[in-house]
Amino acid sequence: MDAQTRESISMLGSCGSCGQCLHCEARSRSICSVIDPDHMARLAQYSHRLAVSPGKTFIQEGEAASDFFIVTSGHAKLFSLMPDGRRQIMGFAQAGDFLGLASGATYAFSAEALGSLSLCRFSRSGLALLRREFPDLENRLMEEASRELVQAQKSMMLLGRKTARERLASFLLEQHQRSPTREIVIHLPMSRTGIADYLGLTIETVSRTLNALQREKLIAISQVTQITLLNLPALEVLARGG
Amino acid sequence: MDAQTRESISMLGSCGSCGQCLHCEARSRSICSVIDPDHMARLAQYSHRLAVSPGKTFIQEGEAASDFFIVTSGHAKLFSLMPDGRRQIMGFAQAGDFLGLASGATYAFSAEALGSLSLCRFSRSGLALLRREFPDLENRLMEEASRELVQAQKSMMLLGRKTARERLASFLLEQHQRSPTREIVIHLPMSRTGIADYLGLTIETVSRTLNALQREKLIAISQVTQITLLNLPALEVLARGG
DNA sequence: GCGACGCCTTGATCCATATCAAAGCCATGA
DNA sequence: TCATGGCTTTGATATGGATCAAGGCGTCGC
Repeated sequence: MDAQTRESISMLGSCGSCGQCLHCEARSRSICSVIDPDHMARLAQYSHRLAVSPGKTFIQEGEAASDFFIVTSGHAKLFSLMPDGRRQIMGFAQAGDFLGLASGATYAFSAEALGSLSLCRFSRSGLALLRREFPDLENRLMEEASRELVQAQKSMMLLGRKTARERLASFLLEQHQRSPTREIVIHLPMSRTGIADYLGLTIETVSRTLNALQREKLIAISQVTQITLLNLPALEVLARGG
Repeated sequence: MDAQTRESISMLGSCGSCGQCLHCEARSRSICSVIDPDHMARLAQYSHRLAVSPGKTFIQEGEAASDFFIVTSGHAKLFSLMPDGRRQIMGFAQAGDFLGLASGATYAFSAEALGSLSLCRFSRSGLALLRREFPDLENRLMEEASRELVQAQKSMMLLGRKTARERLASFLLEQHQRSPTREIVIHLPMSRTGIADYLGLTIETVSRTLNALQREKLIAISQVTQITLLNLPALEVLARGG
């Protein structure tokens, strides 16, 4: 984004009176939920909406970590690359998720839009001011960090010790639990490559393993990105490893 | 620990005037470093020293997360177990490290002393009071959480995508970077089993790979727990994967 | 000093998953 | 409608690390 574009987005976003934050579709699920609706204008003053087109990288690992983001709609993948191109996806973000905690002076990961995505951006200094003004934010941010750490530890167990079948079962249940509706039919916003890079596997193993689970009647693959969980208890046993 | 023991430790630890915190050997490396030395008595009022004998588990995954800990001396391993006994070590804690962020209502990991260990314990409510009284703690805790998240993401890359050689090189460099002296001779507080469970490998692979690195003159194994890094640049290239 | 126990190393073999290769299967646009 | 290109699936083969199986080597107690 060039300076001029950034500025114009910034100015549009700064209109605190237009209800940007008050009518934000992700508010109830994000850290902003701790702020009283009366103070939404204040919040809007320090935050700026932006749209990200599909496939665009909006956080680059190693760059100065100047901003935090909240996903307002769509999905993003958070990942890191090795020099030879090996990729590990650390997580998928969806509406309400806070991005940027895993950073010191620079971002520790890259982030790319899966499909079209909209974000809310906070500068580091803006968030610092908001934290001072709304102390409840501190607690909410610590909760957010704790949740992410717990999730990261689960991923470490998955990547270090689980078999391919166990990884896929864990992944499907995680998608199921994160969906707002909790239906047994889950829609996957990522490709097989995304699943493989998240689970530390290859796309072939992901494909074969999903088909094996289907043959065993644990799931049904209605479309490539749509899977029905036919036997939740069995998947849970598999995911936790017995 | 029974209620009576807890109480007696508590009362001993509560003697704010005895200089417990002021003379704490881990203070400069821990979150307590943000608090002015004048206020050490206040800090000591909410914290309690305890000694843990070698091999003892002092945090149990799944139990109510009622306390936070700071390691004051010695080392601990933080890990999680699968029902069939597969173990993943999430990290090793040393003096100054803060334990307990990766928890919701219950601890997400178990922690066990490697050798003898001393800790400082804060109750959840005690820390909450201290956070209110010393707002700098908020920032320091967020930094701590960020550092842990960055480290967790590095572990995910290691476990998901690195080869055994790359994992060992990464591990040795991490131990090197965390040692206060930064000498090229590193002392490992954990056994081969500990290394294996941290790197998602078996003890046999750890042993073979370390010996291979020794044959290639990247390291020298002087004793089982003492390794000299002979070629740091080559190890760094290996660790990052080319 | 000596036996025993607990790591650690080394060797042989196996196997889960990667890699290599070739079709399928859509969706898209001419 | 048909060609194109990008996923995804499926099959054949290879391999890094696991597993199985001995030994080795300190350390500790007696």
